[in-house]
Amino acid sequence: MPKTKQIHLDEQLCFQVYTVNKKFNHFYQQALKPFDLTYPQYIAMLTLWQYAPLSVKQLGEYLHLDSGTLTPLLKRLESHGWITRSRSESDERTVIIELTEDAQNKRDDVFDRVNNCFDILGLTPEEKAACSQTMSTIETKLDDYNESHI
Amino acid sequence: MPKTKQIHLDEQLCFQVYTVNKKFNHFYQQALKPFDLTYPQYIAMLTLWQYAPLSVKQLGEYLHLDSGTLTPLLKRLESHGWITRSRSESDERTVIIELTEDAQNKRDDVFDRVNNCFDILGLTPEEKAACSQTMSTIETKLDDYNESHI
DNA sequence: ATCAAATTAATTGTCCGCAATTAAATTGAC
DNA sequence: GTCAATTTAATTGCGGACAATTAATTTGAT
Repeated sequence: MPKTKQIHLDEQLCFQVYTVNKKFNHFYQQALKPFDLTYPQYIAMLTLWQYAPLSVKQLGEYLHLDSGTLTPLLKRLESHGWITRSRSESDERTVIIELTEDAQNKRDDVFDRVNNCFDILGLTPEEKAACSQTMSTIETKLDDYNESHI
Repeated sequence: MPKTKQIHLDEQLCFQVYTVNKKFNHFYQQALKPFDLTYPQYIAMLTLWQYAPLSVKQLGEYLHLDSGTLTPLLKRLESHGWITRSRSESDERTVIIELTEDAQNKRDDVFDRVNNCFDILGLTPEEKAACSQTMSTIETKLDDYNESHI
């Protein structure tokens, strides 16, 4: 009875993605330190800068996050003066997230800071495109698989 | 004064990696459900199957995790009968992690289960290689950047 | 108009990830 | 041998991520 061949961690896609994700996190945490934003808070703000006002549900659809994650995160953003939270008048169930004037004003500063940092990384457009391509292939396959195994 | 161009979340590498990481997590969580292992517990076990016995520090170097993460995770693995934790006799500071006989015996079952699930994903060897390549490029650049900005 | 089904956030509980601190043991310069 | 510096885990505190549950509201079939 032959032993199943060892799975080597450092050859696993999942582990590379897991590792790169943590390092991206650290990278953005540094870049965003002047604004006192975490990475998840930053991607929430990115979405809001583009689409606000949004309900919690709509924001969650963009970010693939549920209210269990977003509610406390948004309360933190509110307490730091980035957003406001209010119940919709037409549907009391939904909470509307809007940007404060302060957040509007800080938009360009945040964008410049992040873009500058990212440029320093020195990824070529080809490398960026290649990564984007493979990531979306994998995302699709994971979606397909996860859906077929509900 | 022209506004800085909007950063679109869905075009950001970091967000793709962040999203794929979460989906991988979900994928493995499902695959590993029969063994009651989380993904981080699984990668710890992978490393231990390959290299045990290991100190917490050594394990952390393989996984890029510190004792703040590993100590509670290892206590959970211990309480579920996967590993034992004991102080080294030669150096009382270090904790040695060893596999239980039960964990040794389950190795092949876990490997088979994970390999089968992963095969169902249907990534071609080319896709796997491409992803691996881009991930390691990005990892290197992030390392370089993060090191130069200590 | 009524009420069951659905939708939407919030809450709870568990696990991860990491920075910062603490505690204990070891090492090495003297 | 002594003691400061180093090393190693553990602890604490905070912020995610998510499953499961709860509470409130709305919708829609009747």
